[in-house]
Amino acid sequence: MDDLRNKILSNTIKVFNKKGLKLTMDDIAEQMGISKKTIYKYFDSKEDIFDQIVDYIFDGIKDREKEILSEEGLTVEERTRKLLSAFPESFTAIDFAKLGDLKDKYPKIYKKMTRRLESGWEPTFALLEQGRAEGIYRADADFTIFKIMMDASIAKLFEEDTLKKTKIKYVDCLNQIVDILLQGIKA
Amino acid sequence: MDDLRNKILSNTIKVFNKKGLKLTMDDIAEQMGISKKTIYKYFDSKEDIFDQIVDYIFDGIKDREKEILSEEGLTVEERTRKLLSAFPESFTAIDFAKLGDLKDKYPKIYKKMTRRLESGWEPTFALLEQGRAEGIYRADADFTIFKIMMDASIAKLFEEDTLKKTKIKYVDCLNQIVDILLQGIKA
DNA sequence: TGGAAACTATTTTTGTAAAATCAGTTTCCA
DNA sequence: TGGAAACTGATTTTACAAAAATAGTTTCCA
Repeated sequence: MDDLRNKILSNTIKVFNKKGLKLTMDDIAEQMGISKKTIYKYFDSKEDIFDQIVDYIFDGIKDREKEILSEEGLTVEERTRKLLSAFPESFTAIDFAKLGDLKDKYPKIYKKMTRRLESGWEPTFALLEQGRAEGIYRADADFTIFKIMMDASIAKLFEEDTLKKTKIKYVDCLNQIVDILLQGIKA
Repeated sequence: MDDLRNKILSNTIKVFNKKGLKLTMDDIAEQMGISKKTIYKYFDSKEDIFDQIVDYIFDGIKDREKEILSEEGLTVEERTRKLLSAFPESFTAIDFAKLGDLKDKYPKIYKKMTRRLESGWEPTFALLEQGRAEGIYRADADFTIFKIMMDASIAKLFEEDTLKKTKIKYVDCLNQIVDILLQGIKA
């Protein structure tokens, strides 16, 4: 069953959100009620699991992106809005704050993740440029700064205490952020 | 000379930007070409210096704020724009990234700083609310989220590598950010 | 086939004692 | 008055060995 492979990945994410990177193979096995032997049937090593989790998450985002890009009857602005939300929505499942340790412990995986984080912006940039060409977005808007603002705001939103202070639901915050940013670059 | 007190403060900031919180009293003395004896004439302890640096910086911001608020012939939007820029401009002098360690080493000073960071937003909030009352800013805009976005974007801008990637000057980035955010909440 | 549990080699953590650093003081001197 | 330098007690860093944890393998058994 290839289904089990995905179960292991999603369960590892679950354990990761509790214990961070210092989760053990025994933790995963215990959480799932299976033995380590079974895990090693599907994965070469602990690092291999993390490596595939990155693909697991980003492939999901890419699918969602394709869906949005092929959706018909959307204005450029509506499409941009959906695209901007797709990424942060996929990341509600994983504890962003615990991801920092990756840099030291698994530099290879960290690089892979940052690479995919960067390349994930390309369809959005393309859409923004298209909007600019159509006169929807300001000619003097710097999309690099737009990206910095979006990234930084979302990361801040993922910090534990930030959301608690506002008492607003995550999706509402996200919508408001996308709202302000998109209106901010409109012509 | 009370002038020397301020010199010590500004020089400590200079040394801090090089060595971070682990700067020593000897470092400061050496940097200034004076002896520790002289430093201890003006300050009780190392912590005392840091404590007074916080006031030194934030009092400067407060002065600038008063200046902006008493300036005549400005629209609410122009005034808001200036107010939003006043704070990040004052912080170009100090290395934001190195400030994180404060939390563990000098929790009292850290609290003082976060308290002043929070209260520093009050005049801006007042102005935003005024603008909303006058119909300049959107009725459905959440200024708490506006603050989160501003704080996060500026903090990101202070990160070493962020600015290098864009090749744009700090003040230009700052202006663009304020630009996007202000237009983003306009009615 | 796959769970339970034992096993090993490696990595991580812990405890600690020696060495180094440093805040704050004191002495001397110009 | 204030610099140079020495001094002290406390804190921080370093080094390293002992102990614990863990990745990955193997054995046994249902």
